[in-house]
Amino acid sequence: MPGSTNKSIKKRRWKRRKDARPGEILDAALMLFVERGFAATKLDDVARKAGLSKGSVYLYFENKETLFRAVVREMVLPEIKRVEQQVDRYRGPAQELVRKLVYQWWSMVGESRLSGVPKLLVSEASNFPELARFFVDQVIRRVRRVFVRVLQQGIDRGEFRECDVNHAVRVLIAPLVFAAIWQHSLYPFDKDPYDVRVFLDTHLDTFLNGLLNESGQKI
Amino acid sequence: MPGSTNKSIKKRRWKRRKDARPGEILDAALMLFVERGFAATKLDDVARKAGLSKGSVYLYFENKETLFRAVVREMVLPEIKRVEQQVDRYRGPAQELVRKLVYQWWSMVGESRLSGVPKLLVSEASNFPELARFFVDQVIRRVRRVFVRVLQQGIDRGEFRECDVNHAVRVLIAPLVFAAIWQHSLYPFDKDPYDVRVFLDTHLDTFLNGLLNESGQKI
Amino acid sequence: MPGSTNKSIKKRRWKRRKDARPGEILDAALMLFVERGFAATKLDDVARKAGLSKGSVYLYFENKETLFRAVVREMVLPEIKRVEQQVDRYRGPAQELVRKLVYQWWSMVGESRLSGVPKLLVSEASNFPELARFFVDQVIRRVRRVFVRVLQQGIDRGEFRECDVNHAVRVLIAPLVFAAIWQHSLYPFDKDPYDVRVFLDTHLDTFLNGLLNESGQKI
Amino acid sequence: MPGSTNKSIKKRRWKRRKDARPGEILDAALMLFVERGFAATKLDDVARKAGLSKGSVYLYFENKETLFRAVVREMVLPEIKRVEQQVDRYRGPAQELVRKLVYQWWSMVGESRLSGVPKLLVSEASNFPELARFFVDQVIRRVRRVFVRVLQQGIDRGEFRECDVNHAVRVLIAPLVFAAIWQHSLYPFDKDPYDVRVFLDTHLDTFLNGLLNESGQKI
DNA sequence: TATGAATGAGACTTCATTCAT
DNA sequence: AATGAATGAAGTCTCATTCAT
Repeated sequence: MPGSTNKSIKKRRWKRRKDARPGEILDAALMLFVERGFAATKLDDVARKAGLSKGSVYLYFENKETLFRAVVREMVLPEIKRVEQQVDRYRGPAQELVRKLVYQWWSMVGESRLSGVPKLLVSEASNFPELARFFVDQVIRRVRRVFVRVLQQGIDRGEFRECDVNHAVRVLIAPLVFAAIWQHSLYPFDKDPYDVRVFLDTHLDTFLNGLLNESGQKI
Repeated sequence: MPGSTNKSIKKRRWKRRKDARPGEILDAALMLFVERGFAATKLDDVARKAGLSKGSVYLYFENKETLFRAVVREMVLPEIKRVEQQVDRYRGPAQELVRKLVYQWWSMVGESRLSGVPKLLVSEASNFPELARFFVDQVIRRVRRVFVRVLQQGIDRGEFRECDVNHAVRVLIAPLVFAAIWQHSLYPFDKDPYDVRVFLDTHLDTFLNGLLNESGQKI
Repeated sequence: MPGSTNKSIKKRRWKRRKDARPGEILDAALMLFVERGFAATKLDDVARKAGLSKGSVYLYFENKETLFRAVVREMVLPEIKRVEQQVDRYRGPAQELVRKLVYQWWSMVGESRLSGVPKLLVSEASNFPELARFFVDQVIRRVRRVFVRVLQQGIDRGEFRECDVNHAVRVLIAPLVFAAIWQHSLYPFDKDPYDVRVFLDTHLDTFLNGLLNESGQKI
Repeated sequence: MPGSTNKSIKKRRWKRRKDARPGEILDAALMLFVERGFAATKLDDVARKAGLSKGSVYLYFENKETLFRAVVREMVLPEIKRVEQQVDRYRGPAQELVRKLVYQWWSMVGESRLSGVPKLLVSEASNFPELARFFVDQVIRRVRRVFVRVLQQGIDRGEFRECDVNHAVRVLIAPLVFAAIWQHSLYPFDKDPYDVRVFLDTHLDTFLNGLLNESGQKI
């Protein structure tokens, strides 16, 4: 029977790294929750992926739901704050600024482990309403506010034409979020050529170009 | 024990045609799968929502997975064909055509019960890879092809400027899919004002405007 | 491997006796809870003893605690009412009445499956405070009241001497309850000769004799 | 994570003598076992109550069962011997002696921490048969023997009337044991007035009075 | 066909026990 | 001697699936 003789090979059972654990568990949990969803993720798998045993997860998190909420809250909040700080420093022409914000958002979110969070929350929104609310309020709407400010500046300066800023910002952001969701869901099954950078560039080109004032010069 | 004597009071059950059943089950299943995801949806709830008993579902579908696949395939395919047929008939300026296609797509998909499917597939992609493949191939890529044709026409006619059509079409479509996903996930938790129509209009305005040739006249 | 070939011998899996089930489960549960206590009783054992499978218990009882409470409440209440009714009919000399009540109580409780309940409640009192309260109020104190009435009659008639009736009734009842507890706990381990009837007789003899008025004639 | 920095604030731990530990553990265990039963008592709670950590319990006791047996054996035996010694010294009229024995038993058992043991053994008898046997043999039957001797003396002297001494002694003891069990189980839930002393007095009064010879003078 | 009682595999969770520190 | 992080066996509970009626 396989697995009967590896007793001696087994790595030490006790690692005693209490402070490192929670983070490792959160990481493992995030990956699996994103990939499979809450219900389809077994705590056993999370544990194994985090390098410990089933029962140990309960030393750090009360139960599966608590772990799930922690994954969302504790992974997201610190990052979103980091992003906001960066953003506040920027100055310059609105077009330029939008481009930079988008690129930066992508490099901080789209290419980090956080990229899975949008998919996760979209999937579990109705199963975890209070998390959905948290995410919309603390992430989506905050990101919107940042971009709204920039768009409004552009309009005020005469760079952009008048428009419904609230919906324009949604149009601006939608492809960002979509790209993150896509990455973690259907991208692997898509045979058409795709490059996120080109996608974002194309989006920025058309969006910014389309928003320019009549007399506005292209960038 | 409860439920022993209220049999006669129960709303009459036998008015339905037998062959209508699978459709009703698919409808009920679609709604619940979209709302809760595959794993979190109980077959019992599907049955109750469809107006029959748990065991009866097995008269029509081999098991839960089969039902899930049927939901996706049998709800999606007929509709996608309908959309394609409509689309092939259109003729006229590319700008006009794009607008009409988008509006039509939204009225046929975004406002129908199909609108939940994108969210469903995004959520379950990695749990049902072959369904994901099916959806990407049979829906996403076909929709893309339709729009690619139109965009290319616009470029050939000199309406639109040269660009990477493959990515442009993704930029064009992304907000559509995003709107559908949003509707079924985080929309209920968003306190900012939002109107899909305005969203799509804004998207079309900026996108088309941004794609116009230097000399291109606005529409 | 044992147990691999008995598949064909297996009794029919579906018995469909929904209305008989709850009672059978309560019976099985009572026996095991009395014998082992709440925590040490496995639902699996209860199920097997009741002749069904683990999961089926949950068709009738929400969970283990609910089952436990049901065992106590639904087994005890009907019986205690039956006892009270019987008691109210008696008339005659107090001595006689006490004897008859004790004998009757024993034959209705001590020799029935209810005999285990006192042990059960003594054991689980602090784990199920509200059940303990229920039992004390609905059983113990009601039994006390019956006997208090009789003792008081005896005193009023001059049969018994004056005494603290409240404590006298406890002295009268204690050996009854004790006998029931004993039966289900240490009796099997006691090598000294013991006969409940003789025990009760001896108790009645000394107790009644000890309670007689100076001039009271023995019975 | 909680509990990482409050190490220094924790109440000083090292003031206790090493050899006092087992006794403290036994005390803590006794209290919890009596209150909750064996299965429902967590070793962690015992440890905390004894002022040490979970793992340390295993330095003194092989496992939970061993601890349980130790609680019963090592708490009970020394006490029971002490009682027996006291008893052997008494001389005088049987009535007097019975009274004194009962009072003494109560003050040595009923009012000590040992008072919980009868409840404990009644509850766990069938889960720990050999402990039950031990308790019956080493405690119950020894106590019986003491009282049997006294009752027999009383009969031989003509104080008491002839009777089945074996059952009489059970009648004499039952309320004692019952009082101890009651104290640790249903007493807290009983709203009727109750005083153990009065209870025991009433018992002694009726019992002794009931046992007197025809010509026997009351005490 | 339709039902829903019955089943049992499988997931979550607890806690006695171990052992590196 | 003491700790408490780590383990995993075992128990509770859920729910997809079966099948007698």
